[in-house]
Amino acid sequence: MPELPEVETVVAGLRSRLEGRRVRELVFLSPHLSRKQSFSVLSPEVYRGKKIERIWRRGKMIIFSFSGGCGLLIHLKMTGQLYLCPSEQFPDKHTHARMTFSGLKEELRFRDIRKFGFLDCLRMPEILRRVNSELGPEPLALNLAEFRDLLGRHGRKKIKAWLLDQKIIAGIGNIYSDEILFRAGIKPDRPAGELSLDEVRKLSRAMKSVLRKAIELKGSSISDYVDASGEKGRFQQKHLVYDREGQPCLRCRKSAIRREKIAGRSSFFCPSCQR
DNA sequence: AGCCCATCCTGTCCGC
DNA sequence: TGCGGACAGGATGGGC
Repeated sequence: MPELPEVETVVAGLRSRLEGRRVRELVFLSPHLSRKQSFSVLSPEVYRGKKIERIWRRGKMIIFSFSGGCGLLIHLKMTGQLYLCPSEQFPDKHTHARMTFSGLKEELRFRDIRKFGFLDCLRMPEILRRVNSELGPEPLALNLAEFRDLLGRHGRKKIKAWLLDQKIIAGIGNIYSDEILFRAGIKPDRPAGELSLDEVRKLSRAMKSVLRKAIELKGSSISDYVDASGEKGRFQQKHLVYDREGQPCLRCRKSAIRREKIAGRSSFFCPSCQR
């Protein structure tokens, strides 16, 4: 669910409601969020009375910084949700953490059906170290020369796997990689380093326009994605290939959309329009 | 270096 | 209506 545009939408909603707020308390409802990936070192007690200074996004990661130097590092993975809801609403069994605030009747909930996501309590330097070592550059901040250079540096990788690799470029997931490659007219299994200059240009443009448009439409709601205030996105109405196996291509109106496993993920493409 | 696969979880959907 | 298997927006680690 949550790729760069969805995470951006969630963060924008949280920022406007929560920046400057003082924490009343942070409570974990599940003993473990994710056995493998959680690396919390701080006790939830540390956050009591601290002020939220800033909330932002890096790739698909969400970062909260608080007064006193502590922070939260959050990843929604496949089914994670981060949203504000009335405190009196009873949390269900998939709600793993809640944070309440002084002078606010709503509280922040972290909910994740599959428990792949994490919400780690860490000091800011540790968060920044992790984010910078684990993530490549932001796709919307790359110019053409940098983008081209980056393609060349991992040139043997299939372009689909390249786009999905967070260490190379941060924030693109399975839906947007397919939508980007379709609009660029490039087959997902092409080696990244073998694209012509014209294709590199098309790919760069498609990447930015798809991400920007998706942010503008507040993300894609495939099954149950909702933003910080429970609103659905509308970019799913603009999907041209994702989950359209067997249906006619919306560009050539002739070929059927194909589905193949590439980079370990279902990949949708038009065999005529993408070369 | 890069690919495929299994794995962490729970829920849903589809075919029999 | 039940049951088993495949699959799902992510990411990692092992083996080849």
